Amino acid sequence: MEATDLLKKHKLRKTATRTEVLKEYLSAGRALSHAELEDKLGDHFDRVTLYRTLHSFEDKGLLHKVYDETGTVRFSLCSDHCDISSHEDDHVHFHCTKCGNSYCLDLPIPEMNLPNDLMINDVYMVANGICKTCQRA
Amino acid sequence: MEATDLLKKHKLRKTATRTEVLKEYLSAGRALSHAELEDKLGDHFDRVTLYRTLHSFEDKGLLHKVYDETGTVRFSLCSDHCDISSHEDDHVHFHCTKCGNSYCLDLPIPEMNLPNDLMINDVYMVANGICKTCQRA
DNA sequence: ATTGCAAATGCAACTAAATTGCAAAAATAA
DNA sequence: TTATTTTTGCAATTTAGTTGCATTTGCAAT
Repeated sequence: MEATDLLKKHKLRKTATRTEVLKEYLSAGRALSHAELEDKLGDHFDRVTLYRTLHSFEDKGLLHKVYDETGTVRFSLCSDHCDISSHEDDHVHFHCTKCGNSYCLDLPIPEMNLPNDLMINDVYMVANGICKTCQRA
Repeated sequence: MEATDLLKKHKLRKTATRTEVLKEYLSAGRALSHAELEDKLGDHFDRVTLYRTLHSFEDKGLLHKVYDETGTVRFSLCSDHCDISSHEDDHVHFHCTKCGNSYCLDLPIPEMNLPNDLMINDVYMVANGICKTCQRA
């Protein structure tokens, strides 16, 4: 789906920042942090606006968080059926410890039995290793 | 095991900071961040020293990282068989999204088939939910 | 016990990451 | 076209983490 349509679908006003940010995520193929977004977009947008854009995209179900051992929080496009009421990003992530990039894998999180005195909402899973590109280098 | 013995076992010099920090982890029963450690220990130790203590503890296999969607990096005691050459903290973690506390669960990470073009070193897993204490509150 | 040396600490300064409040500007609905 | 609400940009602030260096300390060798 295109940037404009995605914004409309999630009831977000169409602004220059949002459109551009969304385009970056649509073409990135990997998770992007606030800092990486700033790099890609140059000085055209305010730092704070970018933070707020990411947060509203997450709230509305366009992006989901992708995090790793470095403490860097990145975001990645959600699947079609995420919205403001629920995120369903139940796939495994991959984090390359060499280049730092993170990717969503098309792989469901395995079932498991968790203690039933804990109210579990979702499970996050990330495999750490070396990506194809870094293996060659 | 006691703090002093743990330091010796991992070939770390015994200092006041290290002993006290280790005691906190031994009694905490949960993962602690740098900031939480500062709170617990008061002004007796230097901020920078605490950062360096945490890093050397991780290097030597006394502590392992525990991270979550907030980007806060915490640490938790390793099992006995971790050392400088390998961490084997292959258990599931729990993160309470209300109080922010994180815990190690005594639950192995389920097996799964990962793409074989990726060189996987370890898998990290965290269940997000509401802890017992917060459920009551 | 004393000494020598490597390792650890404390401090100051710095870099980076993230948030807040507010006034101005822009997007949508009426 | 206007009114209303949302978003933006800016300045300031807070929080987190790092670096370099001089001083101190732990510990092993003597």
